[in-house]
This record gives sequence, C-alpha cells and structure tokens, in this order.
Amino acid sequence: MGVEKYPEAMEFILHWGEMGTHWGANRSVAQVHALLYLSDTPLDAEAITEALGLARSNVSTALKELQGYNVVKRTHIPGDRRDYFVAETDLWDLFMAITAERKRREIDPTLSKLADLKSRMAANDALPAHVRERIGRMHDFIGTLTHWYDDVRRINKGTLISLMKLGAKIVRFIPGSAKP
Amino acid sequence: MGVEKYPEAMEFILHWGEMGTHWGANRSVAQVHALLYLSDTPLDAEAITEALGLARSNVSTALKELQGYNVVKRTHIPGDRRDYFVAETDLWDLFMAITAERKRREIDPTLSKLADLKSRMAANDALPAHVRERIGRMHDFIGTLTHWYDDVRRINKGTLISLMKLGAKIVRFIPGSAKP
DNA sequence: AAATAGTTTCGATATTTACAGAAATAACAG
DNA sequence: CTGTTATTTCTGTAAATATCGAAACTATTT
Repeated sequence: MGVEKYPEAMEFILHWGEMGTHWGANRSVAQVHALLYLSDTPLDAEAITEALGLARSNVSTALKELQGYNVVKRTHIPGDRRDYFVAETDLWDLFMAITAERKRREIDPTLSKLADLKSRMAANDALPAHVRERIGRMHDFIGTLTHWYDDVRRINKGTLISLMKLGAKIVRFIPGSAKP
Repeated sequence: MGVEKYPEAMEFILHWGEMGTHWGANRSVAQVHALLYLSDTPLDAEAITEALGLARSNVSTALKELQGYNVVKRTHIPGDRRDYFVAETDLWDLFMAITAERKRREIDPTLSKLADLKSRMAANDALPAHVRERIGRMHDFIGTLTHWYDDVRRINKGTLISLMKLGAKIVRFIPGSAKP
C-alpha cells in the first residue's frame, strides 16, 4: 500500500507540487517526484497515476522529464516487463540537478543574449557610452557568477558539504580578509 | 531622449522582460527595471509608460514592487513635484536583493511546511518510519542550506566578491580537505 | 499474430497570470 | 479650497500554461 494513504505524506506531495511551479517544474512533475521520493519501493507508471489522480499521459511525460533532470531513475523487477521508477534520495545530488537545470533555463539564455548584444554594440558608435557600459557590466557580472558556479560544481561533494557547514567561518581561512 | 530609441537597448529590455517571468517577476516589472537600469537619468512614471507602451497603472504597480525589492529608489528633482526613479546599478546589491526575494517565496514556505509536518509526524506512529525519515531529512537539508545562506549574506560585500573570484581555489585554504 | 507496456500527439478545457482601463482615493502645492 | 499628480482598487480580457482523455504509434513479449 502506497504512501499516498497517509495524510502527512499526501500533504507533502501536494505542497511539493505547488512549490514545483515556483521551481521551474509543473505541478504534475513535482508531485510525481515527491511521491517517488517518499516511496521506499519502486513504483510503476500505473501506480503513480492512481496514487495522484493524474492522467496516464501526464505521468508518462513527467517521468520522462524527471529522468532528463537525472532525479529519477528507471529500474526493473525480475519477471515483470513494466518499467519501475525510483527517485534520487541523496538530497545533495537532487539539489545539484535542480540548480543545473535552472541555470540552463534562467541564466544561459541571458548570458548568450548579452554576449551577442555586446559584440554588436562594439561596432555601433551611435549608442550612448553608458548603455554599452551597463550592458557590458551586466555581462561581466553574470559571467563571473557562472564561472564561480562551474568552479564550485567541480568540487568533490563531501568537501562542498563541509564547506557549506563551515558557513561564514570560511572567511577566517582566507588570507588578507578582515571583518567589515 | 530615452534609451528605448536604441535597438540594442530595447532588445535588452525585452529580453529582460521575458526572463523576468522565469525569475519570479512579471514581464512589466522586469521591463521597467531594465529601462531604469540602462537610463543614466532618473525617469518619472509617465516617461516609463511611454517608453515601454505599458498602462500607467501597471507601471505604478511595477515601481512599487521594485521599490519593495530594494532594486529601485525614488528621487526628486528640485522644483518638480513628480516622483522620479532610479535603478540600483551595483549588480552585486541587485543580485542579493533578487536572491532574498526568491528565498522568501521559494524556500521559506517549504521550510515552514516541513517543520509543521515534522512536528505532527512525531506524534503519529501509524506513519511508516521511512516517510518520517525522508521528510525529516528534507527539512534538515533545506535548513542547512538556508543557514549557510544566512551566514554568507552577513559577509562583507568586498570579501564575498573576492571569495567568489577565488572559486574552487577556496578548497586549498581549508584544513583537512583533499582532492577527490 | 495477439497481448501488453510505453510513448507521443492532439484537441478540448481549466486554471493561472498578466495587463489594460476606469474609477475612487490620497497628497499636496498654490 | 482647488487643480494637479500620484496611488490604489476593481473589473474584465487576453495570453500563457497545465491538464485531461483519446487515439495513434512503437516496441517487446508470449
């Protein structure tokens, strides 16, 4: 019997669904993910459909999308032809997958657009200097941010978690930094 | 004459408007911000309305919202009763304002909900252990993230920028960390 | 070939969000 | 007190997004 029978579990799933729309997924995708996250056994598409009351086609699309983000994996049960699914339960990996996807959709297009504008502005001297300067500065800034992000992503997971737990104390270890 | 006359500037404004919808603002709000960001003089609501072709009421709402996020400030010109507006041009401050707002809308509600569920689950022993465990783990994880965020926010701006430029090299300074 | 599992596509809603325009209210200089 | 400017509220519409259910299609197993 699935977790959707428990009121607290269902409440979590519904909340996740609503928040999902703020996190760049749609409600169904987020609900399917929440259900799989709470389940301790792999579920097949049909079971998900019944548990959440969604259309079968919707669940299929959601599963495909979640696999694309690498937060859900497909498994099989011996002697059963159906596909079963499990969610990533390592929350750090989940977090990294979400940030990667959001960067792709929310940052990368802007970075390209700014690069494009910058190069086109270089040739155009009718343009006021401050416009060129501000668009250029925005490009540099977002470039710095994404460079930092790429850098941090490459750090070993355990190290990263320790770093995060260190929090603001990190500053102590940096040469030449003083309190404000 | 406003920056909206320059194709590249307008392109920036329109792009910003589209991306704004992914960043938690609506198109109008993001467009107004982009226009002010590119302008080197303060603009009044009427000028913004004409530059962007929005309804006056919409511009008024957008300005109010932007001031709420602390990314736009009101100023006055001597001998002129109208309100004028300027955008934050320090991109770091802008970034911090956006992240604060997004945390408020995208993280805080979930943190509260998880805390609530956690306390209610404690009393309920009909609930399977793994459900309690996974919701609890999610709460802890998001708690750790927001704690780190609060910590980092308190670091002096200049220090933070240096830290970011350091990128992955940060690891070198941390005692007891090794490459993967 | 028949049965089963899964995916994809499509048109018909339903829901949510953005936006405009009008009207009511407030603030205030002259 | 009066006219101008700015803000707020509301009402309706338009646009974007999400969802469903059905059907067509593919692949796999028996």
